[in-house]
Amino acid sequence: MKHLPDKTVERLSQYRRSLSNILNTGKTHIFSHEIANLLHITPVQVRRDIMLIGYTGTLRKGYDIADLVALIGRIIDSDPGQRIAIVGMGNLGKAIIHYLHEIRSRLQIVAAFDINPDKIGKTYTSVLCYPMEQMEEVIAREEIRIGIITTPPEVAAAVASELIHAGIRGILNYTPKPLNVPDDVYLEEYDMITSMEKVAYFAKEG
Amino acid sequence: MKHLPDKTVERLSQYRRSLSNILNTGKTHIFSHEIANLLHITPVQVRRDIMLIGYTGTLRKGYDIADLVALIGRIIDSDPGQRIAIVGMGNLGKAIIHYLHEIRSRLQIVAAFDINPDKIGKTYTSVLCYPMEQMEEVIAREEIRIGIITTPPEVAAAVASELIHAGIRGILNYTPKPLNVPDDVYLEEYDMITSMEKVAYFAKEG
DNA sequence: AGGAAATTGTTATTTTTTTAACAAAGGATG
DNA sequence: CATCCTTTGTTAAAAAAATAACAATTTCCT
Ligand SMILES: NC(=O)c1ccc[n+]([C@@H]2O[C@H](COP(=O)([O-])OP(=O)(O)OC[C@H]3O[C@@H](n4cnc5c(N)ncnc54)[C@H](O)[C@@H]3O)[C@@H](O)[C@H]2O)c1
Ligand SMILES: NC(=O)c1ccc[n+]([C@@H]2O[C@H](COP(=O)([O-])OP(=O)(O)OC[C@H]3O[C@@H](n4cnc5c(N)ncnc54)[C@H](O)[C@@H]3O)[C@@H](O)[C@H]2O)c1
Repeated sequence: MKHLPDKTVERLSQYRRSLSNILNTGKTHIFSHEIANLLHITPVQVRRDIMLIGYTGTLRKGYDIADLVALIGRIIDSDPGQRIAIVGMGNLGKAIIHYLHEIRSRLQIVAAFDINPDKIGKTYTSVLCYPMEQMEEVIAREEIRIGIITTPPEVAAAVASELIHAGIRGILNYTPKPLNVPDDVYLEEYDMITSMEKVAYFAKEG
Repeated sequence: MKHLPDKTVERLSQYRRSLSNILNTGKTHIFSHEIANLLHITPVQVRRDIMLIGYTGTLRKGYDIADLVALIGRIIDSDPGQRIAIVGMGNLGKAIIHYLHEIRSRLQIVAAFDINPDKIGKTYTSVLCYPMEQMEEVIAREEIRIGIITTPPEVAAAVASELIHAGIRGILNYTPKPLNVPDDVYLEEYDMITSMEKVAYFAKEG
């Protein structure tokens, strides 16, 4: 499969989550306009996204929910599910670990790292916190491919370098400091302040 | 000023934050390519964004940092700064309040709401937590225009209705449940799982 | 002074994303 | 059995965003 558009991947992730919930209700098929209603987008967009991943529903019956969920799973995460490390076990880091554990996704945080001796060796929602010195070894051993950064912004760039050096392939940066990474490492950044200021601006305008 | 593109508003927010930091160093002017380097984007994009807000730099000297920061401020937030309420004082809610306080932005969280009696009446990083019943009154009194939702997903829709009923103009939803709001309320949603799955997908592909 | 280099502001082009349009399939209805 | 309705898959058009191109101006250098 060629590479999917950015936005399509985002929506696929959302489709899967909504559809997974519906599966439990016993419903087996769903129409594009029903999916669209769940996410408040248009049916065309849904059909187009589904077309891009090569799935095809049945006319007048819609899409087989279980099949679609399974296919999106195979596309988004590799088969056993992705293994993740998180660096910086402060407020945000702990909240994220807790959240991910509770939501039971196929994404799994399998290691935490920090420099604070009070945190090292502790377990947070069943994830053990290691010292930074063991990063390379742990990431290799646990086959971790993705890193989340929730340290103070001043050290974000250094942490990113260490992660990359340890062999990570993708980084999710929650620090407000924009990072610079090599082309073969995928970087996603999110800053809450930007979101809030965006709301502030557009709420003002109408 | 006509309405700015979505993405431009996001970048303006980032420009302001980076430039504010630089102001403290005594530097007074900056070139488009310097700004671009800070955020790892292209100089053209910077110039274009700045053009859109009607600011103009001086040739061969670049942009006056203080002026630009002030102008972006006038554009993004109304003059005294925006007042925000947050609903749901769990892990994420507390982390956000703490973060916003520490970063000292012009955005100000001035009220928190929860249903848990243990949390009501408490103060989190100097923000008082009110019971849900007082929402309408507090939002009016404090002139709050923006609401952040960090409750469990099951109650997100109900909370959004209450916020809107109380007169809020913009909502930032951190719950994984997509919301439906009237046209005159601006809605921004963010789900960490989607970000992580996006990284998972693109880290795999290369 | 005159030419070269740097840097902005703006228009043009390309790429990406969304939205619309519509033919084809299949079932439902009478 | 013929017709009508619904829903998919796909192509076409439109809108939004990013990138490139480049003229105009200022400073710098000789
Ligand atoms: N709290 C939020 O809601 C929030 C929101 C958006 C962004 N952020 C950003 O996320 C980051 C973390 O926020 P927080 O509130 O959790 O901060 P925090 O201070 O509570 O946590 C930071 C953690 O990083 C650890 N750390 C410090 N230096 C380190 C290093 N060199 N290597 C490894 N670990 C190190 C600290 O020991 C601490 O545990 C900050 O950059 C903040 O700006 C936070
Ligand atoms: N923790 C994270 O990092 C994280 C990340 C992404 C999304 N989320 C989402 O953010 C939300 C909050 O996460 P959390 O970890 O802070 O959960 P949490 O359970 O710690 O906090 C939820 C809070 O909401 C309050 N609440 C419950 N019902 C309410 C109601 N009807 N009105 C007002 N308040 C109510 C609870 O008393 C509690 O204080 C969840 O929807 C979660 O899925 C969390």
